[in-house]
Amino acid sequence: MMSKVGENCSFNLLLKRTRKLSFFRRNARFIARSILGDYLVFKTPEGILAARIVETEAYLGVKDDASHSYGGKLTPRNKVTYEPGGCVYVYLIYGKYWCFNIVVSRQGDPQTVFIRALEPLVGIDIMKVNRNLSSEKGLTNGPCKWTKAFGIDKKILGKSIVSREFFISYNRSKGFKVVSAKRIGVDYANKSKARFLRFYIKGNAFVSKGV
DNA sequence: TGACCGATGAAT
DNA sequence: TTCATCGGTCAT
Repeated sequence: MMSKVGENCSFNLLLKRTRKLSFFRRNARFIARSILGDYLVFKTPEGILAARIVETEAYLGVKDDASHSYGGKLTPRNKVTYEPGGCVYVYLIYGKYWCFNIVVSRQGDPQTVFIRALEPLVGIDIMKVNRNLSSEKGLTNGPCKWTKAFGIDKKILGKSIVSREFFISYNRSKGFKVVSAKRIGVDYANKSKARFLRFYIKGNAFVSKGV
């Protein structure tokens, strides 16, 4: 459990430093940058999983043509994104992969933060089983790789990110640089595809390989 | 009810 | 760079 988290970051400390609901009521760009370096923690039946958030994207909602809620679009799939910040938006892509987002901002403002990549820290053997991989290479360095490693699917759609089962803990020592870049896979979004709304930890080996 | 499609991943 | 992919979504 302690292996990679480090001596000053026990599970009890992770619990103490949980990001609170009020934190997620701010805008997507701010949250996407702020949670880099933080720990994402899941308690699963198989054991505890924890990983460092190393790559995120901000989706700005109704005014962002890359967003599922562009122009106020509201469907059964995305309706949870209109809830107050702090719940989870999970959706299926390509008929087989699950994408994990955190709903942020206030009720009626459907901004989201997409978590693209993690650096695995705790429960790595469980993640390998979930991915059917024998090595740590490529285990969590992509949006649908890490969700599979964590066993994430529609079960947690709409659940709170501040809960007993899963939460985010802040990392007090952020000794890294943040790189801003264009978002991946949103070339259809003529208005906002060029905006720098993707963020990652400079030099981190677990950032996704896409561009 | 069914045509359509993608905030990907893996192979090349 | 290309391509398989397929369940779910949503307009009808």
